[in-house]
Amino acid sequence: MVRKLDESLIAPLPPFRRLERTQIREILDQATSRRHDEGSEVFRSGEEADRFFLLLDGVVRVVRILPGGDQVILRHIPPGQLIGIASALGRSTYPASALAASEALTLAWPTRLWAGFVQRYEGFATETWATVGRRLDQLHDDMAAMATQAVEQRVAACVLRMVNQTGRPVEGGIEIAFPITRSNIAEMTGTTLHTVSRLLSAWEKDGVVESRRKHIVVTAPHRLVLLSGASGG
Amino acid sequence: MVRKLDESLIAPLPPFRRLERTQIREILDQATSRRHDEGSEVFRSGEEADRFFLLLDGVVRVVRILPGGDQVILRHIPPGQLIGIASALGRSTYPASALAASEALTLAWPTRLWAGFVQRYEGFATETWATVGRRLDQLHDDMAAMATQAVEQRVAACVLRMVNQTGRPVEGGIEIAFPITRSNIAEMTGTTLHTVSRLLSAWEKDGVVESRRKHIVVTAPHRLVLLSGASGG
DNA sequence: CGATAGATTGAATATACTCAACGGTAGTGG
DNA sequence: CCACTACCGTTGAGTATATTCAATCTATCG
Repeated sequence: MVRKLDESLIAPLPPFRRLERTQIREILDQATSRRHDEGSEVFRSGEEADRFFLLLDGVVRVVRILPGGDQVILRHIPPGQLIGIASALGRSTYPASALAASEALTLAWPTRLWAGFVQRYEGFATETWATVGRRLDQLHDDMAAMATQAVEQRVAACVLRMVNQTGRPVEGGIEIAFPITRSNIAEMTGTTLHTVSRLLSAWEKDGVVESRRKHIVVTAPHRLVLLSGASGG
Repeated sequence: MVRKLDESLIAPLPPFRRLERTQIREILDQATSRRHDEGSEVFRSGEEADRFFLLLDGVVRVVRILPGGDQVILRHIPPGQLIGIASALGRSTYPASALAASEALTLAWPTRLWAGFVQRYEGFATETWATVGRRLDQLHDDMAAMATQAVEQRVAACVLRMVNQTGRPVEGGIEIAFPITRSNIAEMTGTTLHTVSRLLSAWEKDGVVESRRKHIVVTAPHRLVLLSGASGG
């Protein structure tokens, strides 16, 4: 099954960009591929981090469950990124759970191969740290937004980010490319599904978005940018 | 001036723990030391990240300033940690500003030495990534707290963390070891100085803390833990 | 001693949450 | 193919939490 994978699938991705064809073949030969149904777990928080993954297709939701029982969605990961790289950061267990937000396809490698990848493949490490850096940066932005922005601005920013990361053009606008509920957005932005529903309804009335069950199409991105920004026009 | 620095100062710190005395000497010889007055900048957001630092003494506040003008305090860094390691994560500028929260002492190295440190010194890289991992983890916790916890719980958790990281025993309790204002805490927890003031007043009335201008002593840590937890006793 | 930054507290207000009821859509099984 | 069910979504009414506005007080420093 892995043999069927074309090198060209992963060759252009950041971590492998600088590698030669033979190296990519080497890497692919050590991978196992896996399909994940929508809603299924890729890995679970607290489990032994015995693999790391490359998301080939679909979207993965990273979720943290709190002592209290509520869950928080930390981020959505678009195709082409490495996930579950806990071990690279000196952890032996996954710090969060990863769920397939849509049907997803991954490649997986045993964690013990990580050190070799970093040593052997020029640019693999560099690109990975760059990814971690962007993630940190993103998280800092999120923190700042949570600390200072009103709910409407946070929700607007959240929708915009998903559109930017995974948006696909459809007639009349850009659609978020995976199923997403009001409740999901609430768990990302620290609010309730009621408030999200009210906001989306209001925006729909204003012609900024259109939404059907589990789908959101942004019809006026620029206006959403305004809503997410400083002045709440 | 650098010559005066004793190797034993940095030898036990995580990034240098596994190094030999001669290697530590090598590293120290390339460092410049600097004293920072309370409130002064160690580095500024957006600047060319031409150095990285080791905080030897004091506490550094990492601050993000938003387009809107408000600032958010992302974290406090206790002595012994590396800061300004932006370049290690593939950035050419600092993503946030660092201010001395108390008088502070740092060692600084030019960024171009980073790659060499990582290559040459066994364990330096590993320990650094572990630190980054902990930082990420911490940030995820913070996000989750901001998303789900009420203000009182967030403020309680924030005070507790500062006590854990930098607390020093004094008569009657444990004191946060650097000057900290109500306003500072508000900028960390995403609330207002008024609310923080009210909370601290209430806690003081309940005998959980004692505070004077810019100083907070926690007299009943266990009760503060309860306040930060699930059930808001 | 005056000036400035930090802290406290009351009153009014607003934002977003909770509670509650209901409508709609998709999937399942007889 | 239809009924049933579970999940998603909407909307109204009431409320609570924390903010905003405002006034006052108190340390600390030069």
